[in-house]
Amino acid sequence: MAVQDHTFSHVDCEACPIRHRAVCARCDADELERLEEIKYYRTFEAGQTVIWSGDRMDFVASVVEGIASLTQAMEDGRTQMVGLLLPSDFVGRPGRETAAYNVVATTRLTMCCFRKKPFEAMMLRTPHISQRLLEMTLDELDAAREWMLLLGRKTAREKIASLLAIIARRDATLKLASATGQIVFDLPLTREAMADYLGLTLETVSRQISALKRDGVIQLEGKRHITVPDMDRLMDETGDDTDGGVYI
Amino acid sequence: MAVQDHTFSHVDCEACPIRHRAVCARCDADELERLEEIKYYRTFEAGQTVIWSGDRMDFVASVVEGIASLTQAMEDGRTQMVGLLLPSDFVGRPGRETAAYNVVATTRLTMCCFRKKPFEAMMLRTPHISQRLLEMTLDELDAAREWMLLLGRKTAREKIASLLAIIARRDATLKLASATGQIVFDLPLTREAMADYLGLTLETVSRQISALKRDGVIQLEGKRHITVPDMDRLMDETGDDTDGGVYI
DNA sequence: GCCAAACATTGATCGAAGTCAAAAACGAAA
DNA sequence: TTTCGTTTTTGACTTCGATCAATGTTTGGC
Repeated sequence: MAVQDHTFSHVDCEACPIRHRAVCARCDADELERLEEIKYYRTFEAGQTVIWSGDRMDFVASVVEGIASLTQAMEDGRTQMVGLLLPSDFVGRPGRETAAYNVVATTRLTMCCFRKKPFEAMMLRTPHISQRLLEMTLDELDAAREWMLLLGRKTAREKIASLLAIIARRDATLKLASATGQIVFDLPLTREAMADYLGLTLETVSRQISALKRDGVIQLEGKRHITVPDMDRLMDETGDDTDGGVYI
Repeated sequence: MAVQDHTFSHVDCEACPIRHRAVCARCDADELERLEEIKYYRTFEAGQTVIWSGDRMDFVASVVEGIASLTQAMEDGRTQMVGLLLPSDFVGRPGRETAAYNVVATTRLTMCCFRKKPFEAMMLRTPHISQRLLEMTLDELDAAREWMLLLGRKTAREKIASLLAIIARRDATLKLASATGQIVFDLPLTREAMADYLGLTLETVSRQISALKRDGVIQLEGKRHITVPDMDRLMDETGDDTDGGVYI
C-alpha cells in the first residue's frame, strides 16, 4: 500500500527529473496539463511490494526515483527477475486488467502514477504518448532478449561480469566519469536479488564475486562498494563482443 | 537474398491470411491501400538466413506463412534463440538502421515486406499502425519474460515440456482439436534449434525427449511427429501454475 | 555498547547437464 | 536399391553450479 511521501507530494511536470525520458517525454505543455490532472505520487520503502502478480491494477506509473524489480515466481518458490526498473521506466500495461508480475521496491522508490482508465483514454487521442511508449517498449524488448542470451548461454562468471558492467556503465554515464579512470559505484542489489536476476543461487553469486576480486578484475569495499580499475578487463569477462556494438 | 516466390507474388490485403492479426490489423480500407503501395513479398527456403545481425535493414516485414527464428550468437559460437516468429509476427524495428539479431527461416517462409522509410513515415500519420505495433510489442515482451523464467529457473525436463506444451497449444487452437482428445502435431524445429531455444545442448534435448516418451507423457513417431495422450499430464511437467492463468 | 536480525562468505559434497565419442535412424540423391 | 550426409540417439565420463551447513560481518534498535 501507499506510504505518504515527503519529497514528492506534488511536482510540476516541467520540473520533473524524468521529464525528458519517461512516457511523457514527447508531450507538449497542453498534454502535460491534462496528465497533471490524473497523476499522483506514491512512495515505497526498500523491500516493499508495490504490486502482486494477479492483482487488479487501477494505475500505470513511471519510476521517478529509486529502483524496482519485476519478478516472476513458480509455486515452489523459484524466482526469476524479468526486469529492472530504473528512473523513467514505465510500469503497467495499458489494456490489461491484472498485473502479470510482482513489482518490488529494491531501494526507496517514488512513482508517478496515472489512473488507468483516464490514461488509456488519453493514449487514444494523444499519439505522443503511445509513440513514446512504443519506443520504450521496443527498448525493453531488446534488453529482455539480451538477458535471454545471458540466462541461456553464459557461465556464472560471465553473468556476474555482465551485471557489473551494466551497472558500471549506467553509473558512468550518470556521473560522466572519465572513460580512462577507475569506475566506482555501489551495488543497488543484494546478493539474493543478483541471483534472482542472473538465474543463479546466492552462494554462486558470492563465490564468483570473490573470484573476480581475487583475480583483480574488481575491488570490493564492504559488501556493496565496487571499484573497477580497468573497464576493458571487466568487459573481457562478460563474453560479449568486445568490438563495436556500443549500445547506450 | 530474396528468392522469387510462386504462391505470393501479390496478394490483395483484404484476402491476406494474417489480415486481422498483423501490424495492419486495425487499418481501414484507405490505409491498406497506401500500405499496398510500399509492400512486396519475399520467400525463403528452410534454413536460409533472412537477415544477418549488424546488416543494414531497408525493410520491415510481417511473417505471412512459415516459421522463422530470431537468434543471438556469441563469438565462440554459443547461440541463443530469442524469439520464434509465427505467421502475423512483425520483423524489424522502426527507427533502427541495422538488424540486432539473425533471422533464419526454420521452414519455408513468406514475408510481406514494407520499405522502411515509407513505412516509418506512414506510422507517424497512422495511429492505427503504431497502436497495433505497441500491442504486439507488449505481447512479445511478455513472451520474452516468460522465456526468461524458463531459461533462468526451469530444469531441462521442464524446459522441454514447456516447449512441447506451447507448440501443442498453438496447434490445438489452429486445428480446434477437442480439448479432451489426444493432441497430435509435428515439431517444426530440429533438436539443435530446440536446444538453442531452451538454452540446452542437443544431446540433453534428445535425452529428455526420450525420457518423456519412456514415461508415457508423449508418444513419438519418427523424429518429429508427436502425440500427447493427456495434455494435463504434459502441463504438470512444465512446472507452471496449473490453475488459472490460461493465456491464449 | 550490546544484541538480534539480516546479509554475506566459505567449505564439503552432490547431481544435473555438458562434453566427447560412437552408433543408429532417416532422407535424399544416384 | 544403395550410398552418403544429416539428424538423432545413446553411452561414458566430467564439470559447473546447486545444495546443505557452518561461520562471519554489518546494521539498526534498545
